[in-house]
Formats: sequence, structure tokens, C-alpha cells
Amino acid sequence: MKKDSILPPKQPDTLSDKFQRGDLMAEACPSRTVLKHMTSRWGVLVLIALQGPTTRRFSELRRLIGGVSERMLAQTLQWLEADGLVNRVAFDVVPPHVEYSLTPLGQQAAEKVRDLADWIETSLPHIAQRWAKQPNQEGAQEPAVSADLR
Amino acid sequence: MKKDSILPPKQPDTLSDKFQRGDLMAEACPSRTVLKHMTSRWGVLVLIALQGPTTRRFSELRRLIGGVSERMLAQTLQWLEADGLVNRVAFDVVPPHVEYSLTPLGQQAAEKVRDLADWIETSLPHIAQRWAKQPNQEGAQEPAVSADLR
DNA sequence: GTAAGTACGTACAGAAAGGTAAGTATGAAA
DNA sequence: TTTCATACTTACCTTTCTGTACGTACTTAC
Repeated sequence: MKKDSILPPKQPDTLSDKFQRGDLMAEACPSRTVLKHMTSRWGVLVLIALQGPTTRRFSELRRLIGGVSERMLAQTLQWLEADGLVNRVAFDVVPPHVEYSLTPLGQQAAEKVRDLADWIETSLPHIAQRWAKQPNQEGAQEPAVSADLR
Repeated sequence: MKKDSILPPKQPDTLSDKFQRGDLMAEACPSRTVLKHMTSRWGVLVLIALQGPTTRRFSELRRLIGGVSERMLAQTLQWLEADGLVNRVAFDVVPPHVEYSLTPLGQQAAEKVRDLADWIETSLPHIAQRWAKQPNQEGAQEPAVSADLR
């Protein structure tokens, strides 16, 4: 007999919860923003590319990450910097020189994201194999023939 | 035109490698599609919500995941199903009844994504604290109530 | 003297993601 | 009888995302 127990409609008390620990299932939780930045199209790849002992320069990252535009790389780096995951050090020299690296927090984040990426890369054969059997999907959804499940 | 030498050569980057193992840094690699589905706005939350021993029904998921629309939930589930991460079982009954669950592959995926989510949720205080100091930024949000945790 | 590299900022536009509302078939509750 | 719930689909529209192109200020290479 728990109709509403799946999700309480509202709780004024969850507010304090939000500050102690995020709740991604809650619509208004700020953790969703962090998730958005980290799992944005380029966020994952930037974090991974920044792993390692050396700092990276902007155009170096651009070459590492296949397909990023300058605009998107800059924006992604700014997001991650604002979230405290990325360090940016700019040298005031004539041809601009900027070095990016991960903060301690960013290194933790990068590890998680790396684990995910590694899993995808190694599991890809299984998944791709499945795609081969089942016809198209992905970004484009054509008016596919509706599977008559009923 | 490949200049991959910036990265520490962990593995030879041959053509056959791409079929045996994805390479997310490569623009054309199909693993990017999987990443897109899993890290889509709702993909992460769906995978997490499906963790556990029980199956979930559509509207149950909808209630669990704050803010999803029916349209987006349906689409996300279809993506993940097509990738072989989610099982869908439809019963041919009068009020529709469909049960969703994770495939073995999906359970692995959910673990990775869960690790990431857990990290975000526990790290949120650090990050939010940083937002408060830095002038308001893109994507960053003001605290709904100015309750300052000291 | 001209092109290229650096690390972006900005304006514009097309693509994609996402939301809203409505419809479907049917049984059960009010 | 009207309404509600289920599990979607579809059309339509808005918001967000992302790419292209260009500008910058200056140095080095050709």
C-alpha cells in the first residue's frame, strides 16, 4: 500500500540534504550540473586527456581529442575549471601559452570517467556485434517498422 | 594525418585494434555512440535506477528519475536496449505492462556509471562551495535558498 | 613578405536534444 | 459516467548544443 512511497512529492528537508550529499535523482539538485559538465560530449575526453603527470596546452588537447572544435574545447575547459576539476595557468607571453592540468578533485573525477571509458572501449566489440544484427538506431530514428510486440 | 605521438604510446594504434577495442579519442570510432547514449542526460540515471534485483516498470522509472519526460525516458530506454544494456519484456495485457531490467552487460555499465554518480554526489559539497566563491558562471547555479553551510 | 602557430572570443547558423500536449486501447476505481 | 492509470507514439515547438568562420597580437619560419 505504498502509492507515494516511490518518490515523495516534496520535502523541505531534502534541502539540507543537498548540501551534505547530492542526489542525482532529484530534479533540482545541483549535482545534475556537475554531471552535465563531466558527461558532456567533450568533458569525458578532456578529463581523460588531462590524466598523467604532464600539463597540457590548449592546442595539444585539441590534437589529442579527435574532432573537437576550438570553441567547444575552450568551453568545456571553462566548465571544468569552474567546477574545480581543472587548473589553468596562463603565461603572459607573446604567443599565448596556457597550461592545463587536473586538480586533485579533477584527478578523482578523471579516474571514474576513465573507468567508464575503458569499459566502453573494451566492450565495444560486444555492442557493435549486436548492432550488426539489429538494424539501425543511433541518433537518427527513421520511421522504422514498428515491432509488433502486442 | 595522424599525430598521436603526444600521447604515451600505450598500444599500437592499428586498424584492427579499432575493431577489437574502441578508441574514444578517435573521431570516427563507434564507441563515441555508446558513450553518447550512456552519458546522455537521462542515460546515466536510467542505468542507475535499473540497478538492483527487481525489474522496473516504465512509469515507475519515470517517478524515480526526477524530471524525465515520457518521451525522453522512452527514447533513452530504446537506445540502451539497442546497445544491449537493457532488457525489455512486454506483457500482452490490457493496461500495458512492461518490465525493464539490466542485461549482464548493462550491469557492468551501471556499475561504472554508479561509481561516477556516487563520486559526484559525495563531492558536490566541495564543488558547490567553490561555486559560491567564484562569481556566477555558465551552468553554475545559485543556491535555491541561501543557506550557507559553514 | 607571407604564412603559420598560439589561445582564445564572438557572431551566426544549423543540428540535436528536449519538453508539451494529445492520442491509443482497455479495465478498474470513483 | 467520468476519470485514472498504463506504455508508449507522434507532431510541434523551444532550448541548448555544436561547428564554421573570422578576428587578435605578436613571433618565428620560409
